[in-house]
Amino acid sequence: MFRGANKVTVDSKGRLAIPTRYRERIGQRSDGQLVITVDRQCLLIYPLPDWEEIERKLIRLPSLHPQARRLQQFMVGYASDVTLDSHGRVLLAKELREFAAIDRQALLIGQGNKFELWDEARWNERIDEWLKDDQTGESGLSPELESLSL
Amino acid sequence: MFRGANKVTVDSKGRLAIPTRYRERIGQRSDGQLVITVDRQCLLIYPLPDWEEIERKLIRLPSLHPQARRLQQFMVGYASDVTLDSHGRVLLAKELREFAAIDRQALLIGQGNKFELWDEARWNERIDEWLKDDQTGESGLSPELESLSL
DNA sequence: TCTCAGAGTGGGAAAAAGTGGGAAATCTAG
DNA sequence: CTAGATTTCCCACTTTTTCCCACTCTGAGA
Repeated sequence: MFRGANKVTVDSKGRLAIPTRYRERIGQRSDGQLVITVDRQCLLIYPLPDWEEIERKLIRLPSLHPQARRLQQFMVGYASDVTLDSHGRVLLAKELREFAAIDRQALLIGQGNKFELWDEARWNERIDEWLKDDQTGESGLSPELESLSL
Repeated sequence: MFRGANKVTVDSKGRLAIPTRYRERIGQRSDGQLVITVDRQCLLIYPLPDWEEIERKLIRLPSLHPQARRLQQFMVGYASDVTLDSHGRVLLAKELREFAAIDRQALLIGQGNKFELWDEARWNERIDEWLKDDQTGESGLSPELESLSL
């Protein structure tokens, strides 16, 4: 499982260094091959085998359902294969960087089988939102959350 | 069970000494391995096995529920593995320190299977809030709380 | 009161990771 | 086919991390 948040920088050539503690796992799982695609506000980074599974699921979705179609279009459409270079870096295609508004400072967030990559400013906005939302209505939680004991 | 409050200091390198009375237990439970993550205003510190259980619960939550998704995103996203060094210290990642606004003086609060780590100033604000709240409306408690006998 | 032990704290040096840039290779367009 | 642009690969420098050592402080016991 990937977990943890790392500040990372994207250099002028669009390269992103994957923190070393993840590299061994990535090497084992997919021989350094990753797939990067878009989410609504950020980028998603999967080891190749995990991505392939996601892709199969996406393709099986009903093609006439507009939301499903859109999800397919974006996620499969933007998906790009990358390989770690000799220093454990990957190259982010310009289209992906533009989509997620990532120019230099970014946050790499471990999320189980994948990573999310956020522009730093956008991520901070998201934190603010979280803190604000929870302060106002403490009620309105779903039963699943109400009963969660951490 | 962990209990009790300790003043602790975080040094300039971000290291935090775990009070000795907890070390033996941590050594037994998880061979010195802990996971540190964020809560809304503080950090949470779990022995690795306890964290893994929490993580499983989090992952099972419905992914399309926005609040659940956010909880996953933040708790798993910030969770970082640490190991006690030869002097019983752990390293707090910069991202975590920034999130919880911890720079030097902090409070380590035992909470059963985990610890909470608070910035000292924030903790004091929280105490003030608690005292004030209790003075005003004693009502508005949920049935579970109403019937609690301490 | 002095000393010793255990705990806490700080810092230095070696190693590792991150960063930037240049040269070679490849591609594209004229 | 050639000139320019872009991509890829590799090298070198800088910063961060990690590991270890040493000092201080406090409390207990002689």
